[in-house]
Amino acid sequence: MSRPHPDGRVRAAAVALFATKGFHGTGIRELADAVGLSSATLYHYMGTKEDLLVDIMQTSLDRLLTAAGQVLTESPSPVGAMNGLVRTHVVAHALRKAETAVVDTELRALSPERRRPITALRDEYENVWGSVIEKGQASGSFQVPDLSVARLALLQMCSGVANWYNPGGRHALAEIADMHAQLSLAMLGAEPEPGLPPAAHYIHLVTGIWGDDAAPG
Amino acid sequence: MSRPHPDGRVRAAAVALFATKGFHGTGIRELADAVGLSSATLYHYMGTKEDLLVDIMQTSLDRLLTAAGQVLTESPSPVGAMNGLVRTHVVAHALRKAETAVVDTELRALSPERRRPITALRDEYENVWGSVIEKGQASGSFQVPDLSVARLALLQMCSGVANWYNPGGRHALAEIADMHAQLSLAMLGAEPEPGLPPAAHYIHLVTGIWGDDAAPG
Amino acid sequence: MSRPHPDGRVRAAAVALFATKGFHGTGIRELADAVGLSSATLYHYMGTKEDLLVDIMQTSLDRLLTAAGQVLTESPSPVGAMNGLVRTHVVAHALRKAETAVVDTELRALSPERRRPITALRDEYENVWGSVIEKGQASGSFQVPDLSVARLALLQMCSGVANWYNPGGRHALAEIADMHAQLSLAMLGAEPEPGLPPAAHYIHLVTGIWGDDAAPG
Amino acid sequence: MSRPHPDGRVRAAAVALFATKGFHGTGIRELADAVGLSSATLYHYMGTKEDLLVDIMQTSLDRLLTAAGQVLTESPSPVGAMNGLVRTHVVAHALRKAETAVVDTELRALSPERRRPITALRDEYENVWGSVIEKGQASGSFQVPDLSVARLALLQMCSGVANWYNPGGRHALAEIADMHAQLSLAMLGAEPEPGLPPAAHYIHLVTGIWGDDAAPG
DNA sequence: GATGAATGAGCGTTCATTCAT
DNA sequence: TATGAATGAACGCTCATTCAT
Repeated sequence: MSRPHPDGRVRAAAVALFATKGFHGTGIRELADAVGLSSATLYHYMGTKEDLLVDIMQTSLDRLLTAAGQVLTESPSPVGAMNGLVRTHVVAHALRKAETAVVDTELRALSPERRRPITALRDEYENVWGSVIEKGQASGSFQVPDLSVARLALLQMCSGVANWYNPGGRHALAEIADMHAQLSLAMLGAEPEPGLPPAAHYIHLVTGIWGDDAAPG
Repeated sequence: MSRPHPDGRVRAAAVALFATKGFHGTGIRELADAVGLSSATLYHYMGTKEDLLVDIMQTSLDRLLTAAGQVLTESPSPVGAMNGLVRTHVVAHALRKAETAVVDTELRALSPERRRPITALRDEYENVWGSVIEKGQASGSFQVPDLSVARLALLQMCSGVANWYNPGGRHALAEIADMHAQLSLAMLGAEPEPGLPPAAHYIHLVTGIWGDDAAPG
Repeated sequence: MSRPHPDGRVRAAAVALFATKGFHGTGIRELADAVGLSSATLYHYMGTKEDLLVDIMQTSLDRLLTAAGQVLTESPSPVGAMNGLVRTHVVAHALRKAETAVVDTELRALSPERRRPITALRDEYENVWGSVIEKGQASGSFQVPDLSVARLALLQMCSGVANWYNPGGRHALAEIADMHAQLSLAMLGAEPEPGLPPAAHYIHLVTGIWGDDAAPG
Repeated sequence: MSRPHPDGRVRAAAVALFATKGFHGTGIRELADAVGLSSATLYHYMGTKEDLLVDIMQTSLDRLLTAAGQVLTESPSPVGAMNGLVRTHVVAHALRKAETAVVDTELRALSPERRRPITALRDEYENVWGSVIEKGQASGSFQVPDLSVARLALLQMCSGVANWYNPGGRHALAEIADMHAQLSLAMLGAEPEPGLPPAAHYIHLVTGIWGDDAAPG
C-alpha cells in the first residue's frame, strides 16, 4: 500500500487544524508541519490558504446535498424524509465532525466574493429541510409555531453534534442518531411513523458518500 | 493590583469585532480604530488581547448564571424552570447576540490556562439546565431518550438564535422566545403548564441584568 | 542640531538603493538596514514599497517641472530657453543622479495604475522641451531633421549624465553643463547667442529647488 | 564541460522579459511559461538565471563589436567611421531594442565577478567610438569641447533609440538612422562628407550579423 | 490619559534551484 | 527531454506589544 496522495493529506490536515484552531488561528507552517512538508511545497498542492478553505467547504456541502437528495428520493412522507435528513445530518456531523464544523464556523473567514457561492450551497441545503417542514405542516403531520424558526432550531440542534460527539463515548453513533430523530420529530409535533429505516441505513448512506479511506474529519 | 478594567467602549467594540471576524481575525489596530484611539492608548484600558476576551466571556457567563439563578428561584416546577431558562437564554442570545456568540465560538482561542476557568463557568451554567431536565425526567414531567443528549441538543438549539436573530425581523423577540419555549417543551415531551410568566417577564429579567445603556452586543 | 527626520532618511536611502540595485533588486530589509531601523518600523514612515517609489518619482518630476518653468520665464528666445533647459537638466542629473536615474529607469516597476500619473508628469516635462524645439525650428534658430527625434535624442543625451557624473571627476559641474549646452545647440544647428547666463546661474536655480540639506540622491 | 547553451527560444523569451520587466522583475516560472516549458526543464537549456543574462549580454556586445570592426575596416576617414558607427548602433538598437536595452540596463544585476568581463566588452566597444572621435578631433574634422564627454553623450543619445523605436512608427528605420547620423555629426561640429554609404548599407550589415531567423529582441 | 515610535516574531506567499524519475 | 516534487531562503508586510514622552 502506498502513501495517500499528498493533496488529500493536505486537505485532511487542514480540516483538522481549521476545526481545532480556526482558519485565522492556523498558520501555513503549522499546516505544513502537520503534513510533513515544507511550507513552500504546500503550495505545490494547493492554491492560497483561502482556496483550501473554499475547497473544503464546497466538498462538504456537496456531499451533504448529495445525501439529502438520496434521502428525499427514498422517503415519500414528510415524517420519513425528516427522519432521514436528521439522521444523515447527525451521522455526517459525528463521523466528519471536523469538516462539518469548519463549514458551520468559518464562513466569516472567507472574502465576500468567495463566500457568496458557498453561502448559496448552504442555503440550498437548508432549503431542503425547509421544504420538508413546510410539506409536513401543510399535510398536518407537523405542528410548528413557525416554519423558518423550526428549520433554524432543528438544524442548529443537529449540527451541534459535531461539537461534542466522541467516537468512544457513552452512546453509539446509531443511538445518537436515533435520539436526535426522536427529539426532532417531537419538536415538530409529529407522531412516530412505523417502518422507517434504522440508523444503520443512514450510516451506510453517509459512509458511502464520504468514503472510508481518508481519516475522518 | 489587577489588570485595568476595559472601558465600556473598548469592550463593546471588541465584542462586535470578535463576533463578526473572530478573535484571530481581529487586529488590535482595527479595534483601536473602532474606538477612535491609537493602539497604544488601548493598552491603558485593557491588558492583553486575550485578557479582553477572557473578560468578555467571564462577564457574559456570569450574567447568564445570574439570570438562571433568578429563574430557578421563582420557578418551582421543572416545566416552569425549563420555560424560564429557555426564554432567558433565547432573549439574551437575541439582545446580546454578539457577546453570546463570542462566548460560544471563541473558547478555542484561549490558551489552556485561561480557558479552564471559563469552561468551568460554562459547565456550571449547563449543569443548571442538566439538573432541571433530570428533575423533570424523574418527576415524570419530561420524557427524553437521554439526559445529556437532551441538554446538549436543547442548549445548542437555543444558542443558535444568536446566529440569525434580527431586531427588525419578521418576528418580535417575545414571539421568538415563546416559540423556542414551545419547541423545547415539545422536545422534552412535556405537557404545557398554565400560569407561566409571559416572555415580557424574561425580557425584563434579562435587560435588568445586562443593562440598557451600552450598545447591545 | 537634531537627527534629520526619519521620513527623509528613508526616502534618501531608498533613492540610493533603487538607483544602485533597482527597485526589484532592493529588499525591504536592506532598506531598513540602510536607515538603521527594523523593517517593521519602516512601515511607520511609509506606505508600501511602491508608494515609496511613486513618491520619489513624483517629487523628482515636480522639481524638474518647476525648474523648467523658471527657465522659460526668464528666457525669451528659443536658444536661451534651450540653453537653460539643458543646463538645469544636466545639473539636476549630476547633483541628484540617483534620484533622476530612478525616475528614468524604474517606471516599468510601477503597476499600470500607479504608472499612469507619473508618465503624465514625465510627458508634461518632455513637452516643454518639445515646444521650445518647435518654436526654434519655426523661427529659424534651429535646423533639425525631425522635431520629436531631436527632442528624444537631446533628452536622452542629457539624462545620461546621471550615469557617469562623478563629483570628484575630471570636469567641474559647470564645465559639464557648459559642454552639454554647446553640444546640444550644435546638434540643433543653432548659432551661439551672446549674453546667456553662466552655468552658475542654473546650478543656483537647481540647488534652490532641490535644497542642500538632505544627502544628494 | 561548459554550461548548456540556451536554446534560442529560451534566450528570445528571456530577452523580451528582461527588457520589459527587468532581470529582477522576471521570474523563472514566468520565463518557463513564455517558452511553454516547465521551470525544471528550463534548466536543461541554461545554467542559472544569471548565466542566461551574461550570455545575452556577451552575445549582444560581441555582435556590436563585430559590426564596429566591419565599419572601421570599410571607413577610412573619421567622419565616415563615425557615420557608420552611429548608423549601425542605431539600427541595432532599433531592430534589437530588447536585447540592447537589456545590455544597457541590467549590468547592475550581475554579481561583481560576472560583471567584470561584460564591462570590459562594453568598454572595448565604447573605446572604438572614443578613438574615432579622438582621431577626428586631431585631424580637425571634429570640434568638441571634451573627448570623453562627447563620447558619452553620443553613445547615450544613440542608445536611446531602443527606448522609443517603433517598427510601425512615423519614421522608417533608414530615416531614423539618417537623422541620428546627421545629429551626431552636427554635435561633433563635422562638415558633411559626400559619398558615404546610405543607411541601407548598414541595415544590411546589422541584419547580416544578428540574423533574421529569430524574433527580434 | 494619550500617542508616535519602535520592534521581534510571524504572516501568507514566491523565489531560484535541485533531483529522482 | 521533460517534469512533478521538493526545499531553504527570502519576499513584502502585519502582528501584538512596549515605552519614553
